[in-house]
Amino acid sequence: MVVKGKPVTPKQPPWTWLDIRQLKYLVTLADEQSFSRAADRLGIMQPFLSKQVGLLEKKLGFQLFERKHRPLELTAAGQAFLREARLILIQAEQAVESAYRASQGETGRLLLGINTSIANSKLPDILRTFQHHLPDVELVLNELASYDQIKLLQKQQLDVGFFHLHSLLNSAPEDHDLLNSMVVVQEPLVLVLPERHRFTKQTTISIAGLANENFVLPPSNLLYGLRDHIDQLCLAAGFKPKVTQEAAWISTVLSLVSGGVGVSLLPANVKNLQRTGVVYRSLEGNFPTLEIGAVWRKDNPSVVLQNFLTILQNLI
Amino acid sequence: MVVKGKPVTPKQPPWTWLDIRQLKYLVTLADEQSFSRAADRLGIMQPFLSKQVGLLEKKLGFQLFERKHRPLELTAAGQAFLREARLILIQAEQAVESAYRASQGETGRLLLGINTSIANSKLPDILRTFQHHLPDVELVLNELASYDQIKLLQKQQLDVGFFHLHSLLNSAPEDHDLLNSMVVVQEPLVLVLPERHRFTKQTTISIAGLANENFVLPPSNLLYGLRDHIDQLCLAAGFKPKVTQEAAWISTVLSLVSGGVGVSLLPANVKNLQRTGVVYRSLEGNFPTLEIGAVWRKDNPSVVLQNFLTILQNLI
DNA sequence: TAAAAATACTCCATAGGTATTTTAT
DNA sequence: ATAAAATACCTATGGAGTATTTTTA
Repeated sequence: MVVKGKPVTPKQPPWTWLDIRQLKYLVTLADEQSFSRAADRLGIMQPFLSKQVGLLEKKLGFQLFERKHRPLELTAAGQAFLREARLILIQAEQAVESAYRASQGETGRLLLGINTSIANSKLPDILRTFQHHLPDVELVLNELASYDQIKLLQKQQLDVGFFHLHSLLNSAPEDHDLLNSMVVVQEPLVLVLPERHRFTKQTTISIAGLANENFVLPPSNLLYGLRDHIDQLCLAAGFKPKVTQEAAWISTVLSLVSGGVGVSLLPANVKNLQRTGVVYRSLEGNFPTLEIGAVWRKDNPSVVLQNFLTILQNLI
Repeated sequence: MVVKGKPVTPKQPPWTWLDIRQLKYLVTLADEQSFSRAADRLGIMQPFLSKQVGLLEKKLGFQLFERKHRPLELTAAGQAFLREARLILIQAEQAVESAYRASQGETGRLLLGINTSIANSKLPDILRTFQHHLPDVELVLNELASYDQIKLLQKQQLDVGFFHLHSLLNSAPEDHDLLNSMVVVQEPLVLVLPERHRFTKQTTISIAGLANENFVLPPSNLLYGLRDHIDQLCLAAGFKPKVTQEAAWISTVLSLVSGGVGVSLLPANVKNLQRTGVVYRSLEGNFPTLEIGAVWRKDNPSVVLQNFLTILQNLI
């Protein structure tokens, strides 16, 4: 009758005894078809190779080579085992290689939080440069408000946040021990005027001169703390801005200014939006600019992150 | 600058030091997220597990786990390595399993030589039974003349040949030491007569009685040595058959007999061919029949072959 | 008979254990 | 303070060598 069923030998799982070195011995031996030559190529002695292959066969419970036959020949079991052994050796190479690359931060993923400001300015450059240096790192972009980015950084669910650094000032003081930051783009504020406003005759206007103007501004919970920033600037100049109208979208703000409802203070990049009926003027003096920065946890051990920051630093 | 390029450590191939046991340790540790629990599950002591994982990390040249942190957490490199380690362990299981099955002759291939006689009689049964017992063995069928089958058996390019065993008698005597055989089907010869032949009145006819008949027979190089077999039978009965006509195809032979050219001796399976104008009669006595058998090399170590022969034996 | 594989025996590195100290919650 | 990981140290198995015998072409 044909024997069917499981091994007679109490089958311990192979990892208790299977030895990668022995697999290599087997493969080399199969390639060379000679114990002496194989031992030579492996840099070991022939008797030791004999013993090791013998031990492997003993542990397996069946012959891998047809003894009593030269040149050496594999049994059917040997052929099957050889195929698998080759795969294991390749897999072993790959395991080390791929882990090594991960340890060098050459592979893996990085979770980035972004906002529209950075997306429209430096981000394309950053991404291009990074992917050129580390093509196998996956960058996952997420457009998020500053507040959410800080939350996720705390929870270690974000590697780098890009937002107006001003938001950090409002966050809890313990965050300053936890987070590091790097300025990526600096953006001055510009004064936005209706085209027939009296200030349009001047090239620069001082903040203090705006004390009696009506303002059109975004509400404080939007645009990455811009509103808070403006409030602080005005306060430093000795007045509280009189806001006649709030508007959530930049384009709405511009429309209202164009219609003469008031003046506004916006990040310089709005100048890219050509809008009839509004005029842009710089502010006098060395006012603190809006700073968009990269923010990360000090204790984030990710090597990919380190690589990212290094590249970022070299870029700005 | 970002470090790119190959490892600093002189990168010996992993098989010189990578250890499957350590891979299992790593995987278990990652699963349990605790040295103590993992050591427990592995049936080893916790200090030893610590040491082994430490050694693995040392050999790799980078950390697999974030130390200074409980519960235990993998580094990016650790995660990459873990993925591959799992694959290696699975592969190891498969290697042993698949080689084991091959060693039991449950997988592999068997090269069979066949002829039309066996193909039309027992072969379907044999194949069905075999594939039921050993579904993962591939049977490769090749329709070949006896002569070619013997040649291929000698060259070890065929595992089992099916042909009229008579062919073996003509082959070199050293083959008898080399080959074993087993009768699979026995086929008597039948006398084929024109329907108005005088012998049709008898139910059996003796060979000797055919001494003066004209014969229509296949030429000696065809039909698996049938002609030689007949010659020998007649010689034993004291005469040499008078062949008036040779014909290579069975159907031609029958036509000629039907037309009264002569009588013929053919394997009994021709009775399946309903042919008007011919009558079949048995031969008297216990004449050696045509035997179709399985033939194989005595020294063929294939376990699949052993299984095949066992099944064959139980079938007939 | 000559070349190659298997066996015998030796040595020391390390697998795997126990006892203890250090570290992180 | 306590549980868990790391370190130190011990023993015995087996990895890797040399010398010799056995086997196959």
